[in-house]
Amino acid sequence: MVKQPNPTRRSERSRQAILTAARELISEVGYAKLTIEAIAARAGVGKQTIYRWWSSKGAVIFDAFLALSETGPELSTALPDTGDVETDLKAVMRATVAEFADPAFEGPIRALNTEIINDPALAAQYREKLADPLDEAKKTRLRSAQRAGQLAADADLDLALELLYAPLYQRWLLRSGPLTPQYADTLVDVFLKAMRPEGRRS
Amino acid sequence: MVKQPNPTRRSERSRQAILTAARELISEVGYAKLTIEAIAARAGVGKQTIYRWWSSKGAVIFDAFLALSETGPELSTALPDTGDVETDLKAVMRATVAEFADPAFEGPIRALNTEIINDPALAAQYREKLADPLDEAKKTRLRSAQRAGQLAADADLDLALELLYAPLYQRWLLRSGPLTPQYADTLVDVFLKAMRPEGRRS
Amino acid sequence: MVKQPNPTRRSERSRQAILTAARELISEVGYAKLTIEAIAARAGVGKQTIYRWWSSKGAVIFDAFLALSETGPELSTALPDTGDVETDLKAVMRATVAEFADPAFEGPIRALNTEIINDPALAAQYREKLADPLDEAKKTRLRSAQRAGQLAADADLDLALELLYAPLYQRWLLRSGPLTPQYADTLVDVFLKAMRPEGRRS
Amino acid sequence: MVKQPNPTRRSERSRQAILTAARELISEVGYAKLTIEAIAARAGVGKQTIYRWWSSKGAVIFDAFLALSETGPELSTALPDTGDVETDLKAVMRATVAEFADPAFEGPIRALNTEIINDPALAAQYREKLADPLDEAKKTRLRSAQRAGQLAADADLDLALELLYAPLYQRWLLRSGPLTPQYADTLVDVFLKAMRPEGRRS
DNA sequence: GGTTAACCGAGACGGTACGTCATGTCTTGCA
DNA sequence: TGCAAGACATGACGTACCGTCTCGGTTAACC
Repeated sequence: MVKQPNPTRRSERSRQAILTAARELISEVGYAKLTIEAIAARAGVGKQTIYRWWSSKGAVIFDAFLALSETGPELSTALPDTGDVETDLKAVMRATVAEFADPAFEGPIRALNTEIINDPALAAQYREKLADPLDEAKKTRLRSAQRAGQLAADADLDLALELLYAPLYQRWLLRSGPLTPQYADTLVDVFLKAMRPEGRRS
Repeated sequence: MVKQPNPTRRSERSRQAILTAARELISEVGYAKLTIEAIAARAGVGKQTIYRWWSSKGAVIFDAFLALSETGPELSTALPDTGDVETDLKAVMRATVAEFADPAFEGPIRALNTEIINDPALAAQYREKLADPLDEAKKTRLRSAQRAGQLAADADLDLALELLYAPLYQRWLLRSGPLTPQYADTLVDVFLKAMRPEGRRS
Repeated sequence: MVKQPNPTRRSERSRQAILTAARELISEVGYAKLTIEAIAARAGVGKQTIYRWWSSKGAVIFDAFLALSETGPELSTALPDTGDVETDLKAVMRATVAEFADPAFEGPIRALNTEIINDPALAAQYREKLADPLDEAKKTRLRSAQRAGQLAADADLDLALELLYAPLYQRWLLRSGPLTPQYADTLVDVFLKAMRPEGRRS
Repeated sequence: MVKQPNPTRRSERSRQAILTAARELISEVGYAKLTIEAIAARAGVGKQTIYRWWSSKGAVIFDAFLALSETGPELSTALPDTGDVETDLKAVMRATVAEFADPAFEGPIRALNTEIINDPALAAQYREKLADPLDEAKKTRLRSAQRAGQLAADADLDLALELLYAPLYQRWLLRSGPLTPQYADTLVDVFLKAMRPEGRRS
């Protein structure tokens, strides 16, 4: 039987120090050179404390990212709904473009993706804790658009989100093209053309 | 001045052995556990021979992948052109889905992506040597469709490819959903709806 | 500031295993082919554990030799004193000749000398920890002989020891001649002739 | 059958360059860090040219030292013979002390000794080519002293040389004491006392 | 005087060992 | 008992040299 640590004894101070140190180091030295030892040293923590509470480096990175998101407004806040889906989506997509350009985010997100690509378990956790809640907020806005007759009523919303976000995400991840506000707008235009109700013109 | 090895003296036998060993090991043990030492041992080669000709582990993986592609028919062969773009694209997308499901490809592609995400230089090389030629073949087929009036004449073909492939690629990379032939068909349907000429119905 | 390991945490088990392995390997493969890796492997120890506590291969060899001497009786035991310095010195010199002929000693002593020749710091340590205590024991016997009127009262005892031992040592080190009990006796004879009190005949 | 190189084709220019480079490098970086590659690079010579003509690093060092001695006057010149052996020996011993203090000699001699200690074959070659001729010259002077009645007629001259030189050599090799002209004189005094004819006083 | 075999500088090769770094486990002593 | 500290066995890193092996280019002896 594997010995499990007792979570009630867990030091919150150490936990925060570790996650903060992890974030800082990812930004400073990049994912490839990120080490458990450096995190422990920076956090003023014993290595064992990291190994006790996280199962892998990916898990630490994941939690570091999760903690970042929890403090932010994203997870809780719904998308804007002015009644015009085009306006709202363009605003959201432009915001996403801006976020990807933020150097403070770049390191951690790339690190997280690197881990997710090679770790199915982490990928599942990522979907459940991070991606799905965010996606649900977006789907809520799209359902509103469906009710308003701005989107096909029978549209597959998972596919819709992929259509909208995957090109943007891919450009950023593989650096295969520039991320500009215009590009965000164009994606929304194409998306709406693909998803508009039949018999309707933009 | 950095000393450069003389390429004319390079052992082709060693080069092939290294690339083959790299491919085999990625499939067998995965990217995370791939080591230069193991590649050298498997290839029956000194470590220095790897370090002499490749600047990083990513560069080896890239070349291993490149060599694989060069032997295959992909780079040289154009896409099918039956006259019906929908038929042709669905065939191509289904083939892509099948390729992603091939366990022999899975390891190397994930490894390559892992390196590319964190190495801009490698990403550029990847675009130039691998992605761009493949994209050009696809664009050729799309231009044919434009001439046939099946696609908007003013469509941005880079965007078109992203629209078509990015959702598929993202699902595979992040394991965010199942990759089925039906999904391939659906992507083509949505793509054609978004890209069809104005005033036209599918 | 250089980080210093904490000696109180040192594993005595590892220390002994390393020194023993070093001695064994010197005897088996000789000094020239002695490697840190082989010592670590033989001792069942990580290389870092060697590098943590010893600054050079020579330092390990020195300690291995020192540990050997500490367990033996040599350092603590005084020379025999029968009252006749000739008898006593011949016994000691013959014992030294026998010791040099012991194949178990040959390897380590040659290795130690090799390091000492090229490393002044090690040479100083050697004098302080090994040579000086042994020399002192010998000088004690010579002082006794001086009191007994068998040796010149004003003889330089450092020089005396050199006169007695250096020829023997040199023959062994450079293999410039045979080491026999007769040779030992002859050296004592010559030594006593050179060092006897003035006005006295042997 | 092992292929033997043809000595008539040997490049004298390369041979000299190698020996010179070896000497320089020993003085500059010391014996421990002396490498064949560095010698070849310094000499502007292919590594194979060294391996073709010398069987080991020790052999190169030996030849480098030998070449040095051949250019000097030592091997050919006999010792001075003023008729007074004490005067002559003190002059020779003082010269030896001075030589050992010459930094240009220090490196190569230590290197040579290091190799000789661990390589019996090289030791034999050293005796034959270098030590024996030098010793013979010294013995010639001692024989002259015997004829003059300044030394015991039945003295063992090999032992005599050891008595005279081994203490000096040992002090230098192991750095066990200072090498001064006074020390040289003292050694000669003691030597003469040990070796003088019976019934005689200095 | 043309041929040809050997040496030459150069340096790639398969290896071994280096000394360093990070891993994940374990132990010690403090709070 | 959780923790900071850090020693430990393990093993990969990237580098330095080893001694062997081609590769062209002289170079010198022999036809």
